[in-house]
Order: sequence, then structure tokens, then C-alpha cells
Amino acid sequence: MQPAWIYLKLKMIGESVPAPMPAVCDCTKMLDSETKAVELPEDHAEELRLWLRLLTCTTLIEGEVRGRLRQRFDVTLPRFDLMAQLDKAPDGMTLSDVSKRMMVSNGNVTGLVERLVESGHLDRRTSDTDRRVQVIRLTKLGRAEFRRMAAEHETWIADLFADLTPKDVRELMRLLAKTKASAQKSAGRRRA
Amino acid sequence: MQPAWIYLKLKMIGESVPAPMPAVCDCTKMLDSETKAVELPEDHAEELRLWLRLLTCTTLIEGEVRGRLRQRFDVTLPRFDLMAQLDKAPDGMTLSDVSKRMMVSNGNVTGLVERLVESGHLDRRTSDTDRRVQVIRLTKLGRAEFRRMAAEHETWIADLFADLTPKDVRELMRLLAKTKASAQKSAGRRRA
DNA sequence: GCCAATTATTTGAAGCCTAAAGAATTCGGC
DNA sequence: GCCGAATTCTTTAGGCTTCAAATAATTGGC
Repeated sequence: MQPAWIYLKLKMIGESVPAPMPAVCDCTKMLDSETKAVELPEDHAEELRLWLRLLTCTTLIEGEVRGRLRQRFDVTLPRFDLMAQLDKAPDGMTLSDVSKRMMVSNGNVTGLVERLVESGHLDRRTSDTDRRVQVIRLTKLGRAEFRRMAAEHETWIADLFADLTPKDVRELMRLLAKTKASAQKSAGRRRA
Repeated sequence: MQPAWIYLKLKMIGESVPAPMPAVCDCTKMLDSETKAVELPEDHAEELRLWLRLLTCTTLIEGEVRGRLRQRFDVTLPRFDLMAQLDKAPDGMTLSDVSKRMMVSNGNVTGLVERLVESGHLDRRTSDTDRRVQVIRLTKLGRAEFRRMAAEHETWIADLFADLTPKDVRELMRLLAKTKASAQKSAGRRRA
């Protein structure tokens, strides 16, 4: 079964090679009995390049933050991320909540929490009202350490984005919001 | 030692709480003998939000691509990435080259290559001119499989970015290029 | 109250990833 | 030629991550 977004091209046997397509193409699907369905070598190269650049930016910044967290505080990025989520939730969160927010698997959170409880940064207890649920919070130590790290972290981010003007930042925010919406829609289409 | 980008604020003992700062602030550093250096709760919140949104977009798309690669081709994203690098280099690449291009550690590449050689997708040989160097290439099988996957992969990306206009794409490319440059500069400052 | 479906979490296997240390090789000066 | 420095790659230890399957608790229908 062909996905809907694959464009088809009418191709007669013995037909000559088609001229290169323009970057943006609105060709419609065509089919008949003498037709061979051929996936166009249609130019989605721009989107591909965009994705690679997006990935490069993120990897670059993420690596930098990871390295600095390690150097300055001897903490990993996932641990920091988890603590950041909890810092915003004084009443604690369930593991599922954390998993959704961090966009990682449940099993991943289990291990992460385990290590942070072990080191005294997290407190974990079974919910009174639903014994399936584990509620986790930052301990006093955990909160103090996170606040200390977060303050410096914010300056790193500011520095990493230092060459962007406020207008650039606004514009990026807007376009990335649009990107996120588009990707979510596409992801939804797949699962549907 | 305070990093250069941390703004300082003059604070006299017993001074009243300052008014909240505007989002963009050009306050200069001030110091004297009666001064206590205080890190401003200066608003880098915009940059922080931008970073989180960038990360969200990437994670979202990456997860989607990972899942589809797995479902359709039973291949992991790192394997696909590595093959993509090699597809662009018919004469092969060294492990270091791959490592730099993929922005992952050397040791990581070693293992990745090992598994892909094992599965018959990669060919690996020691360089004639420098016996430290390992040159890897796609095998016939590897190239064929990659091309098959890449064609479909491109349609996924196109679909994920489908709601962006060509102008959006161009603008994002421009802003991300600027972001990348800014981050690289900042990373360089740290190592210097 | 009982049972099926759902939800929350854990476990296990495999793979990804990094930092740091180590081995082999080459290169640059002398 | 020789030695120290730099490079290329591998190894190791530990942690992160996913997926799939298993376990445990709750909920809703009857």
C-alpha cells in the first residue's frame, strides 16, 4: 500500500527521461492501465537539509551543555532534565508524567529515578490513592543542587544563543512552533 | 572565577528589593568596595524557551523517524545515519571522518561499524598508506538497502515538515545557520 | 462481587553513547 | 636513525535508551 504523499508519474514504456522537476511541484496523481507507477525523484531535498541542520544545531548545543554539566557539576544531562521537571512541580509528579514530559520511555525513567533516589536527590513514594502510582519529588538536597546548576545553565544557554537578536529569537520560536505542530500532525497521521 | 557573561549588580546592604528587570537588559557591570556581587535574575528565559522548543522539535522528529525506520526496515537510526554518510563517499571514509561528521565519539563509531560489518552492510579495510587508519565503505548490499530506505525516509521528512511553506523553510535554514554559528563560537570560547 | 480491559510501572535484552585510558603507528625535529 | 608528540583506533566502565514482555493495581460493566 502506497502512502498518500508519494507522487506518481505516468510512464509509458520506452518513454524518454523526463526533465528535472522544479523544487516545488504540484503534479497530481495519474494512473491508467498502461501506466507504471514510479516514485518521482521529487525534490524534498530542502526539507531534508532543514532536518539535518536542525539536528546539527541540537546535537551541537546538547553536547556542549552535557559537557559543561559534567565538568562543572559532575551530573549527566538526563539527570538534570529530570530534576528540572520536578523543580516545576513542588507537589511531585508520577513516573508517567515525567516520561511524557521528557519524551522518553517509561523504563528509562525507572532507571533514572532509581539512581537519583540512590544519590539522595529524589524522594519516591507510592501514591495513597492509587497504589500503582509512584510519586517523586526533589529532596531538599536535590532542589538546592538543581537551583545552583540551573542558574549557571541559563547563562550557558544565553551564551550559546548570544549572536541571535531578540527578533531572531522570536522568529525562531514562531517557526519552530509551526514545525512542532506539523510534525505532531504527521505523527498522528501515521498512528491513525 | 566568574564567567564574563554574568552581569553584576550593585547592591548596598539594606537596600530595598529592586524593580523587576525588563526582558532585554543592557545594564553594565559595576563594582566598588561597598558592593556585593549578585548574579542578576536576568531574563534569559526567552533563550531558554527557545532551546527547549528546539530540543522538543528535534526529539519529536527523531523519535518519529526512529520508529518508522524500525517498523519498516528493522534498522536503527544510528545505523541509517552511518550508512547515509558512507553513501555520499563512494571511496570510503576513515572512522575519524565518520566520527566528526556524525558528531559522536570514536568509540561509538567502532562499535557501530563492527555491527554493520557483521551484518554485511559495510566493508572495512586497513589503509595501505597508514596502518592506523581503517577505511570503511558500503557493500553492494549495504548500498542497495540504504538507497531503498533513503527514498522512503525522504518522504517521511517531507511529510513531517509538510505544513511549512517554502518561505518558512528558507527562513528556518537561515536562522538555524545563525544559531549554529553562534553555538560554535560559544563552544570555541569555552575550550579556549 | 467478579472478570475483562486498562493503566502504571518494572524488568530484561540489546544497542547506543561518552570519557578516559591504552595500543599501534606516523611524523617532525635533530 | 632516534625520540617525543601527535594521530587513529580500540577497549573499558558506566550510564542512557528503546522495545517488548511481564507484573501489579485499578476501573467499569454486569
